[in-house]
This record gives sequence, structure tokens and C-alpha cells, in this order.
Amino acid sequence: MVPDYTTLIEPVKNRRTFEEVSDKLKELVFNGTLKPGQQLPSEQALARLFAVGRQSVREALRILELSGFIKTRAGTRGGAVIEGTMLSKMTGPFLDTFKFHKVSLEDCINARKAIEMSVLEFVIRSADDTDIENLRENLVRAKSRLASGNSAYEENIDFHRVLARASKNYTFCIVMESIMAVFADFKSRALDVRTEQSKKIIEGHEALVNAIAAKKKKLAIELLEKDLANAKMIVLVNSE
Amino acid sequence: MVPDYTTLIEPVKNRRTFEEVSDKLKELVFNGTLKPGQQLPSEQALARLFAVGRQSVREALRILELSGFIKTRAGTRGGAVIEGTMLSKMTGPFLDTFKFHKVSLEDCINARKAIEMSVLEFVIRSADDTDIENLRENLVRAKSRLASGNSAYEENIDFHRVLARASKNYTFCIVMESIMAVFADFKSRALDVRTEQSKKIIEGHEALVNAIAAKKKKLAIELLEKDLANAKMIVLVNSE
DNA sequence: TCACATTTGTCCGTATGTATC
DNA sequence: AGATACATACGGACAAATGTG
Repeated sequence: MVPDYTTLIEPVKNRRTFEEVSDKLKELVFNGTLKPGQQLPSEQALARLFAVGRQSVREALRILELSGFIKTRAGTRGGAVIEGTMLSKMTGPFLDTFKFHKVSLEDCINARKAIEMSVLEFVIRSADDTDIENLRENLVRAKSRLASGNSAYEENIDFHRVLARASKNYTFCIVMESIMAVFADFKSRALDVRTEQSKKIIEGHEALVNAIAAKKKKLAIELLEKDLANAKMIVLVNSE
Repeated sequence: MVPDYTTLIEPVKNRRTFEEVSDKLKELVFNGTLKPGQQLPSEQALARLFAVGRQSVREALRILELSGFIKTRAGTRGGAVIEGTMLSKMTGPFLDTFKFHKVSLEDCINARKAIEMSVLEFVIRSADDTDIENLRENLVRAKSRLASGNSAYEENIDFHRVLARASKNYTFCIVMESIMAVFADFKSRALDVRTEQSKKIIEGHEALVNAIAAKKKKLAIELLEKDLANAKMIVLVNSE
């Protein structure tokens, strides 16, 4: 009968100053005291308020910035502003972990397929008119991009983000956002997608949206499988 | 035919010094120049090497620390050391995003079920003897924990991390690590799991491992479904 | 167009706590 | 116990950016 000291007893004061500061500010965001769009006091003012040095405040702000809580701007009327979403900053750590452990693109593609097939099930159950509209809006953006002679790679990645949102389960949004970041990064480094490929992908997306709108589950599953197979081929061919 | 200036033209020098430093160090880790366990020069030395101030080095180190690239220790022979894994630091940003967007536990549980069922398919296909052994080792740890009068909540969470590893696809490891962090955090804040509940979970895990070892796919799926339903009940009851 | 004020970004000097030898 | 080497932390100073009058 050994009691569990490790969870009962915590370090009294091993925490560093900047950690106290960043945790305190995080808490103010979580409990709604600090709302998105709101301006934080200047670094000097924060240092006075917390009764710490400006260096500690700066290191705390770096943490909050990297975590996506705030963005900072220099100059008059500059400073730290609370962000409205943390989704985009989620992807950095995920991508770092991915690269650090040298995960293969193929593994990522395979896992992504499994997860997105689940997402689709949720989408067919829960998608409403607004979601269908958002998906169609993505198709319009992608097509206009294509019409101006560029590939629609970014828009076609975004399609899957919008799809995840239509599942009405934000957990999927976070996960898919992270995974799609891998493909976005891959494109920025290596990929030069042909416009014909983009066109084919968009056509597939269009058919998929129609199937979802019509609640044709079997067809939708089939179409998503085809789309992911297409995407897999494009990525793997270009990663040689 | 509007050319895509946003991807063609990048800001010439908007980057801050500490970003340059942290990116440079990240790159050295990614390309293998800096290996896990290796010691970085002191802050003073790094400042000299990069020809920047100590403050910039410190802010860069904060970023690398938060991202999980390094850990720092004070004292002689202290300093920054390259980490061997980034998995554990992956969870912080995920958890922050989760809280920031106030995702419901139920959504998280539902998404987790969908994803873990996919993981199980991969596990049944790919798990080898070592994986089965790792899973059994987890059961031993959980039981000994129970025998000493504590709940085995942490070990039972860890079971699912080990399961993800058995899929042989590191993408699943990253995703599951992130999701399980939500439950680990939940426990640390609210949950007081009864030992009887832990015992029941462990028995379920044991049956699941046996089914996986015997490659009985249908049975394994059934058992995992039951386990997740159990976990869902325990969490939701305690979150009232 | 041109200062001016404010705030971040950066560097330096110094002091303290901490861990190792 | 004392010396050493490092992170941690504070304060002062100046440069760079940026909005305002």
C-alpha cells in the first residue's frame, strides 16, 4: 500500500518567473477575462503589474505568441492582441514533431485516409445547408484560382478543412488542420502541381459535395476514397 | 491571368533575431547535426557565435524548449540538451487549442472512438510480438498500481498510447498522444476514479490484447468498443 | 512631408540562484 | 565547504517600427 506521492505533492516553487506570467495570462484568456481582439498592456506596464522584469514578460509573451494566444506588433498603438483562433498555430508543433521523428509521407497519407473516412461519416450525419454552402464556396475559390492560371493546391487542401468543420466536431477540425499542415508544408518545399491535376481534384470535390448534399453515403465514401487516392498519387510522384 | 504574388514574393527582412536563431537551431536538429542527448553551448557562447545579444538567444531557447526540441538545466554542466522525443510537448498546444475553443468532452470522446477504431485495424494488420509484449507490460504496471491501492488511470491512458505505437504508423501516435492528453488533463483537474472502475478497464484491456495477439479482428473491435463505452461513461459521469 | 511619441526589438552590465566538482 | 559555471532575472539604454499630429 504505497501512497501516490507524485500526484499528491507538487514542487513548492520550482516554477520560473516567465512561466508564472504566461500561465496567469493564459488563465485570463481561458476564463474569458481577456477576449479575442483585446489589447494587452505594454511590456513595461505588464512588468510593473506583475512586479517582474521586462525580460520575464517578453519570454512569457514569446510563449503565448508561439502557442497562438496572441500576436504582437511593433510601433505606436502596437503591442500584444488576443487572437480569435488558435487553429493555425496548432500546426507548427505538429509539423515539428512530424519532421523530428521523420515520419514518412506515406504513413501520414494512410492515417489521414483512415481519419477522414470517419470524418465523412460524421459529415453525412450532421452537415447542414450552411456547411454545403461553405464547401461550394471553396469550389468557387478553387476554380477562380485555376482560371487565373495558378494551381489550386492551397484551396484543395482547404477543402478538407472545411469538410472537417462540417462534421460539427471541433476535435476533427484540430486533427485535420494538423495533418493538412504536413501537405501544405510539403507543397511549399517541393511540389509543383499541374493545373490539370488541380482541375481533376476540384471535379472530384464537386461530385463529393453533391453526394453529401444528397445524403448519398455510399457514393460519398466511394468518391472520397477516389479523391484521396488521387491526392496520394500526386504527392508520392512529386516526392521522388 | 493574375500572377500569384503572395507566393512569389516574400518579406525581405521582417524576421526577428530570435526567430532566425531558433530556426537555425531547429534546422541543425532536423538535418542531424545536433543529435538527441547532445549539449548546446552556453547562452553566452551562442550569443557570441550568432553575433547577437543574450536576450535574443534566450527567447530562441524558450521557443525551442516549448516546442520540445531542448530541455534546460541550471548549474555547472547545465545548459540546453537536445531532447530524444517531441511527443510529450506536442500535447501542450493541442490542449490549449482544445480549451481555447471550449471543445466539449463528448465531442472529444466521439472523435477519439472513431480514430482509435481505425488505429485498431492497423494494429491487427501490423502488430508483432514486441508490440504484444509492450501491451502486456502495460497491464502488469496497471495491476501493480492497483495492488498498491491507487487507481490506474494514468496507466490505462498509456495503454492507448502503446496501442497506437503498435499500429506502426507514427502519425497515429502523434494524434492519439494529443487526444489522450485531454483525458489526462481532465483527470488531473476533476476525476477521482474508483479502483473498481480501474480494475474493470484493465480486464477489458487484457481481453483486447489477447484478441489482438490471436488476430481475432471482429472480437477485438467489439472489445475496444466496449472499453471506449466504459471510458466514456466514467468520464461523463465524473464531469457533472 | 515631416517630426514626435509610443511600443517592440535588441544589447549590455550586473546580481542571484542552482547544480556540479 | 568552497569554487566554478551555468541559467535566471533585473534595470538601463538605444535602435527600429509604426501610428499620429
